[in-house]
Amino acid sequence: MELENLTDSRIARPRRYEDGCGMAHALDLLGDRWALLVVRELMLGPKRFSDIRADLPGISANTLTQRLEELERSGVVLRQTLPPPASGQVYGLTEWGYQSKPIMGALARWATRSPGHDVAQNFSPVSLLLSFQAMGQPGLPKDIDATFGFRFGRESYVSWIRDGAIGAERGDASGADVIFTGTPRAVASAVYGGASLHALEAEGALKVEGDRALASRFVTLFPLPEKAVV
Amino acid sequence: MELENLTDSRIARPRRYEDGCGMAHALDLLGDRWALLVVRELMLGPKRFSDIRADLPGISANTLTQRLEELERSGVVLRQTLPPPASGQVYGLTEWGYQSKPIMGALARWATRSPGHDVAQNFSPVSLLLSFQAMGQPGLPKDIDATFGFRFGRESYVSWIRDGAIGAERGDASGADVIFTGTPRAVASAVYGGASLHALEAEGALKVEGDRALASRFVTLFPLPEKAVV
DNA sequence: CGGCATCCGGGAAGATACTG
DNA sequence: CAGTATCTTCCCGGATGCCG
Repeated sequence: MELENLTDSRIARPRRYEDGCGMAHALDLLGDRWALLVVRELMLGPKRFSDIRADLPGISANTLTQRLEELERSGVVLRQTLPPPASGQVYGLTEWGYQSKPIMGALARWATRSPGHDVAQNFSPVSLLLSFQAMGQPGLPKDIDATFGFRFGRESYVSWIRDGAIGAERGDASGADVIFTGTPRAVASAVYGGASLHALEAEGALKVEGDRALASRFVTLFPLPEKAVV
Repeated sequence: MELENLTDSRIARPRRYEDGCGMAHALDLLGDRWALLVVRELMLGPKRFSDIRADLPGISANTLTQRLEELERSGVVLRQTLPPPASGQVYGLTEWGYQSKPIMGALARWATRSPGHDVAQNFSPVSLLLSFQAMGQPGLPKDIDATFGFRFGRESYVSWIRDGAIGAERGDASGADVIFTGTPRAVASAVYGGASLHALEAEGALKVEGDRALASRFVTLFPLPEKAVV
């Protein structure tokens, strides 16, 4: 009796859309609630279950477990067991999963043109760094060659701009030409909301170290695309 | 009492993800079940309610109504009332909605690399034509300059290849250099499944008119990307 | 034909609590 | 820390019926 209700992880979930189109298959892979945001959180390197959960406010442990299982089964996510002493598990993207990055960037860029998009929301650390890469398309000034560090609570990230392109990864912020310390939201309010760095520092929302002129220029590098006229 | 449960269409649906990231907003716009496929169906020109529904087997009238409402409210879809004698309404994409096309193409291309993707499924007429545009990226042979007509039941489409690029729209197939008549699935089995045109014609699944050599070449132009190794 | 309103059943998501 | 168990709620799909 109970066996009929058994959901066996070895049995692939049935297709949701009977459709050979690649877009429909993309929805089978990433169309579940939260799935795309889980992938986003792994885009700058593997993370632990709790860290993903912490950066995705609103997701339940239950749902995150399920999404990670499905993404692993479909070959987008890879579960890795860390060697001691840092024992535990982390989830990362497969090579193929990682290749969705520019597409997601383009999608994000498209969506910011929505009249309903409000940039004064929360950003996760990863989503902020990714947004720089998305909004830095198609080109940044070629005369910049510098590194930028970000310290958000326990997580820290480094981004570099060179030859008109921008990269980013999780890592040590020390030694960067500019270091921002605060919340992703505070940085976003400077970059996207036009808030002044001085004001943010005055109210204690942000700390800026290093080359201040470079910092002031950094926040102007990522103009949002124009809103769509509807 | 009942008023508390009233869902007023004038009140915007609350954000589902409290997240300023563009990708999260994209999910607010297109993340609902079927939403992306509805947009896909409009990508080659406006369609009527029933025609959308007919090409999305499995969607309920109820859900389609709701998706169209939401997409219209968010500025992706535009509802137009046709003048007599063709009275009735059609749904089309806004300029901004239409601009998601290359992104969706890239997403579809990415998804076909999935080990779980099976091309031997149903295609809607629109999804087939769009798949040609997606798989024809980044380039087609520059020595082709021709038009291709497709007749799928009542709907017919025209596609043209020139200067290494491919375009498509709903329209009259007459006068094209090659005309395919049959089901989208039959054409897909030739283009993506390696089925021979002769065999398909022999079993009555497809009719090919016009330049047969060109038709034979056409079906080789859209190789699927390699499967991802996982 | 082109929808919209309503009720029903199933399943996925959320909240909370609990376990190794 | 990394999940599981349970309960509740909400969304989706199917069917039906109404209306212009």
